[in-house]
Amino acid sequence: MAWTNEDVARQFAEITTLLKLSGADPFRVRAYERATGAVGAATADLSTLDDAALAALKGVGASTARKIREYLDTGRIGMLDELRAAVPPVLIELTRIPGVGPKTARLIHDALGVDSLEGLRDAIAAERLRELPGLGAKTEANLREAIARIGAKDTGRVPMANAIAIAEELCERLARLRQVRRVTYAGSLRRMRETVGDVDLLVAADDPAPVHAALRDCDLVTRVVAAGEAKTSVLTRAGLQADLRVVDVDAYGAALVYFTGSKAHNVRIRERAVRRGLTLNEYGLFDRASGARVAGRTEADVYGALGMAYVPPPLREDTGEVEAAAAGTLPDVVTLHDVRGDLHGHSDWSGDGKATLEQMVAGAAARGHRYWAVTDHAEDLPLNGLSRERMLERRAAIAALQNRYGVRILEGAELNIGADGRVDYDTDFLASFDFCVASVHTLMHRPGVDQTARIVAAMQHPSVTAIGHLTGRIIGRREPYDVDLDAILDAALRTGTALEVNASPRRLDLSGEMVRRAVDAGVTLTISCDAHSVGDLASMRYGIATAQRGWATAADVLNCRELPALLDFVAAKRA
DNA sequence: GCCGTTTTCGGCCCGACTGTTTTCAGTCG
Repeated sequence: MAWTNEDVARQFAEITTLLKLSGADPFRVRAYERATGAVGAATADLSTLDDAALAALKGVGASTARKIREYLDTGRIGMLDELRAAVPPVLIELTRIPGVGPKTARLIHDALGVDSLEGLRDAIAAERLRELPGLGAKTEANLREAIARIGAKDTGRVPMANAIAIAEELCERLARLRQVRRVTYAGSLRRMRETVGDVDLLVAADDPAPVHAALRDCDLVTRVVAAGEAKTSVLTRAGLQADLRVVDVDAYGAALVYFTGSKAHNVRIRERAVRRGLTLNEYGLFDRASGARVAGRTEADVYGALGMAYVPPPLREDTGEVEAAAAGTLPDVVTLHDVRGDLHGHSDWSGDGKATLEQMVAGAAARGHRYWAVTDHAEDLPLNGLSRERMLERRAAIAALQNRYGVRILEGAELNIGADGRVDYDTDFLASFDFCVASVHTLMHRPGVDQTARIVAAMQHPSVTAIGHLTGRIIGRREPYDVDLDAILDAALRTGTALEVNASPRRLDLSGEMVRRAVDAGVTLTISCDAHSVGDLASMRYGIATAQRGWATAADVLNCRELPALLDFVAAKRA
């Protein structure tokens, strides 16, 4: 039922972690790291592949293929069991402390007999760490603070939506400095991962010192973690770490590539540089022989000089984009510019909408949309849903507004998928809507088999044109429900139903990984804001980035089509 | 452990910062 690839990837991630802790050859560790990524990124179900096909995956060789097979056959990997037995579990806990890596963790454990976080705290209090080679009083103090911070609040990854506000505020502050020529955020935030661990800021400036000083002194900053000539790390009020790099404007593009990552992507393109007699770092792309800078001012220059197509940031995850960009086969992924409308949004006709229909329509028009579907909640949703009578009243309100803003208002509804897959109203009434999206709003904890069955049943309905927020997840707060994506994709193709990429930064549902599988399967997508306020209409960029992470092109996206083609899609399903 | 527009063996990305050291190891990204 579950997607086994993630399961397998988890096993290899654990092997990688344990290998690191057991002091294995770093290159071997890297090989496992890469294999973990390859397994996680595979779009075909591993359990359907034979040994040769497994080993054909980039980063997977004979040895890894054997271990995958072993896991699929027996549910275990002997090597992992051995590693678990050999590596004390406390080492994993210790390396979660910033500043403690494998070597230090191993040293503390072996020399002092520390077997828990509390044990480390005691050892620090007894000033025993300073007895160890390479450690001193300063390290003790740093670790004491780091442990306190871990205990104080969760310092883990935060939803992208929370981080982007801080990042944009910090960028704005830095942009005000007269020395600053360019400023942006980079890192996983620029790649639009759904959660981020820190904020990476990049500045091009003639004189770096005042820029670093400005960040250190910024009132959003609570603590300076590291301060050098090229790099500053601080802790912000929100508890999120921010790293600043300042470079010369001629290195800005190379620094942006480096600082945007991902790490795995960077490793791949640096390897490519080496093979071409070049070396790539954050200061530029250099000829190894002459030392001359070949590129560096823009990202496009850097990729161009590496003989590759430009790779949009959301694709930089080492999931095949480097090879594709080199071969010229990277898809032309969808952009904000391709969007013609938005197919999921609410007004205050339904209880949870925060703006009037007219305000929402004006907002959609201001974004240049040709059409906007007002999909207020339907009658089966307690509190917020509209009865048939209210829907008819709303129909009149829509008609009155229809020609006022130059955007075609599509009369829509967000239907509720019932326990058995049935949706609101009756078939005839549903046929009178322009566009309906159907979503699960109740019974979210049902087993995957049932969840999948009810969604597939809803897809059979002729007026259900799209399925909204398929997994129901709220990033960092609510786990996705267990659905069989392969079965859903199959039903989507069979019934001519689209799957929504919900652009709300709290949802991003489908995820980028699921988008990629949907695109591979040939399923049509929608990218919609699920806006409940005028401001929410700006979320489209998050949905676009998520679709890009799944390698979707404009051709895959229903609301990148002009209105007649969109209406054809709706009609085709109803026929 | 993986991999090959010089290779089926011998390589494997690159640099900043800190704390401990007198030239570098560990950590991080």
